[in-house]
Amino acid sequence: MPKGSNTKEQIIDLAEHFMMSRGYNGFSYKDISSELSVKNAAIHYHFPSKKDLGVAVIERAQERFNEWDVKTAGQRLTPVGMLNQSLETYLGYLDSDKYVCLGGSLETDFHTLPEEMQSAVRTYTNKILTWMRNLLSKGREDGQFNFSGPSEDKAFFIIASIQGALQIARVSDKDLFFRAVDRLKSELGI
Amino acid sequence: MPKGSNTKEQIIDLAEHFMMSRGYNGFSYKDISSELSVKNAAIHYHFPSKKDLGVAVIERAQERFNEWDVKTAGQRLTPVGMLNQSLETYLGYLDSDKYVCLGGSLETDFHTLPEEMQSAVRTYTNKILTWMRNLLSKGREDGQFNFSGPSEDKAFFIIASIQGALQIARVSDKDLFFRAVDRLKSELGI
DNA sequence: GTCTATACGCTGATAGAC
DNA sequence: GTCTATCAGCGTATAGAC
Repeated sequence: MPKGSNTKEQIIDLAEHFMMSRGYNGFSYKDISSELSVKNAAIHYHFPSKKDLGVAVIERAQERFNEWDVKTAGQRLTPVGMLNQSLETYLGYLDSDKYVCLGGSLETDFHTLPEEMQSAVRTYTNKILTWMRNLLSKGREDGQFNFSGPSEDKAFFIIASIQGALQIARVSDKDLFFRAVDRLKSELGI
Repeated sequence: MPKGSNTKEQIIDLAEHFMMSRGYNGFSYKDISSELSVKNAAIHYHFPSKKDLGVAVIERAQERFNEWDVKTAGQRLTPVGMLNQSLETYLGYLDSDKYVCLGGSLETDFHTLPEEMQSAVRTYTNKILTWMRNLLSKGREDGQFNFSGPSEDKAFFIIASIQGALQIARVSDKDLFFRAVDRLKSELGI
């Protein structure tokens, strides 16, 4: 559970934490306010409705992803290095609180989400898929990755595997997740 | 949305429908009772607490899976035929109501579930993983499947892919899911 | 088995004082 | 910005009549 500096940021931190741990319908304003030792109404001051909070979480995750993208791009890593970096993120989810990825959580809750959140989830997921597609495409051109078919398809398949693996890891051996990541790499020829 | 004969069965049908569509925390007794044109209390007669209903859904899904297993085993299909049969089930989820698989839905909600449901989810998921592992193992012995490493690992990876793919399909092109299934097969050498 | 009636805590949300 | 106070509605759940 990370800690932002100001209250507003802390609220988003906690909301994100709960969404990756329990899902959007699995937490309330009270869960957040009690954790911050403030009252219900204080949260509503920053985010009038829960939908606003939900959208803020998704949009901040997207910004963070963009920043991460810029940062790693500046490190001039190889495609393999970039892939490993991205996989590290997911590996970290297993520690502390058995998070599932934000996209997976929200897609599962999708039919219960307000329209604005649905739209944000679509954009967010699309961004990640596109990033992975570009990485795979470049890596294959460079001769580092080996796979058949469109990069778009392989990207979808990889993200889907990780997403599902994180979820199943909650009810089975954690080590199976690590081995799934290894398999994912070996099926890319690395 | 399927229809059982008696009320109790219809309740389980609807609960399963809602769980695969909206998640365990995304529906209420009222959703079910109004759909059946009965009152709230009628549902409580059959399932005193929501937890009881949740467990019933999981256990029935497990029984259905067992029956399906026995039935297909009796058809003397090849491992490839068996795999295709199982994939058909997931392909069907995309129609009508964009279901995600029951396991994936419940694993995402996992940390909000009562202990008895958590236990049922573990057993259910394990059953499916074991089934797939045995199929892969046999298929490889028969020379029909081609993959490296333990069958257990590959089974986990395959189930995870499908599970994640069903979820992402909710916010992206449905056709990507079909192509993911094709890829899954081609990476098994079929 | 299903109904009416009811309990009651929690939920998201607002108004207005400080 | 945060508080107190308050709200209506919904959630799960129970008691007892039919």
